[in-house]
Amino acid sequence: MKGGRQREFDKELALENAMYVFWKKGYVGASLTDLTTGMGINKPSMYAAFGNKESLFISATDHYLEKYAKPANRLLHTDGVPLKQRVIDYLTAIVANQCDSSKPCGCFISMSVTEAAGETIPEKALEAISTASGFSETYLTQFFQQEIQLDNLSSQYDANDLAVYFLTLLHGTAAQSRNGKSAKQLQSIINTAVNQLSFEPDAKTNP
Amino acid sequence: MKGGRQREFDKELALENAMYVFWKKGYVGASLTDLTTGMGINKPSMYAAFGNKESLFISATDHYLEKYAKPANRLLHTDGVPLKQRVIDYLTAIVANQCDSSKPCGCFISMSVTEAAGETIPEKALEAISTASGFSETYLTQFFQQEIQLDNLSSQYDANDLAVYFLTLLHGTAAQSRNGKSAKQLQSIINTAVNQLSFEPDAKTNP
DNA sequence: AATCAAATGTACCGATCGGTACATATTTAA
DNA sequence: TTAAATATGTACCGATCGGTACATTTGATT
Repeated sequence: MKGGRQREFDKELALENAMYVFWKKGYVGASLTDLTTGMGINKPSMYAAFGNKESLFISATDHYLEKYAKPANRLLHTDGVPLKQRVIDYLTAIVANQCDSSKPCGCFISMSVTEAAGETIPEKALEAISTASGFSETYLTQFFQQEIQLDNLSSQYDANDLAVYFLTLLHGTAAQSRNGKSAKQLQSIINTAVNQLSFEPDAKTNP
Repeated sequence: MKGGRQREFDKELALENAMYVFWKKGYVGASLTDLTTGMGINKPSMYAAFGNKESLFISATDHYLEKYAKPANRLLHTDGVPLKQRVIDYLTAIVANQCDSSKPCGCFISMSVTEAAGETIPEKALEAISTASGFSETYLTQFFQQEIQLDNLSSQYDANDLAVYFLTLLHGTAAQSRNGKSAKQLQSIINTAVNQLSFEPDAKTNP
């Protein structure tokens, strides 16, 4: 085991708290004082553990992806549940997360993407945002492709168009969550959007 | 006429340029150097003409509302055009504006609303954002109420729900615009969302 | 022409920004 | 027990933040 005084704080928990600060205030809006206060440590401890503000942000982005973005994907694959319902469950879970009052409103990634277009964020942090944003689109696109192949969805649909459509809706609910809209109100929007779409397979060509 | 040296810059144009800087970088991300450089003036001139950063932002918000938000509303009232097409025209014009390469991507108000939830913006600027954000929702809600009364839209719809639905979609396209999506891609999302909705009046009760 | 009001440019203010030097405290390895 | 290694807290760094004092320039009013 390596020598030296051992860390007095939980690194994972500190990262989680840093993520909350970035989530709420954005990259530029989150000062080191905000961050270290939220993390419950002081600056030298933060720099020793995470490098600097930019690399802390990158770690926080990864943490968000693993802890909040990826787990929702599971709901797309529940056995025995029709495609339409799985999509509703997926979107509903994400909106519930966007409105969870124990956490900042909205979506960390949506927030970061919006800020990233302003050229106020350093390069490697931009890359992390781009990767995180691309992940959901890639995943959803592949998911819909599979569903088309499984004949759960008409091949008239373009899988990527569908993915971008739902992600756009989720960017919208994220913004509306920060705008003060309730989970209930946003859920009904999700239902409206999904219910109007026809989630039917192609008509069988057998006579 | 009042005495003294006269202003060497166009105040309206300077405000417009300040608006672009806030639009691109957000309130926190836009430094006074960014702003005055974009406006083509120096700091004392800005302070003399607009007060301070906060009041400049409030003026920029008002300017955006008058120049970009309100004009789109006109498309909701084109004579002789069916409701559904008017809504498509309205949404299409806004998305085109969000993707106009001669201006910052996305929507000034959506951007500001997202930032406002982070407690990094002073109070009166928050009020301006809230007012601007509320304006579109109020306007759209009243518009759909009128259309229901004119029997262009089923009274099964709740006017405010419909307004929030479309504004959520527009918040989403604004975010996706900043995420690099093309106008073409976002237009097709708009079409998808609108075409699936039934814009029909109530069935006549006459036999 | 003289006077005064307003705009401009420079040069600066205190506060905060991200980041770090350094002394001290704590731990393991030798 | 001692030495090397790591963590912590204080106190600070230069740069930038929003904002302004002040001297100068300009132009309308008298």
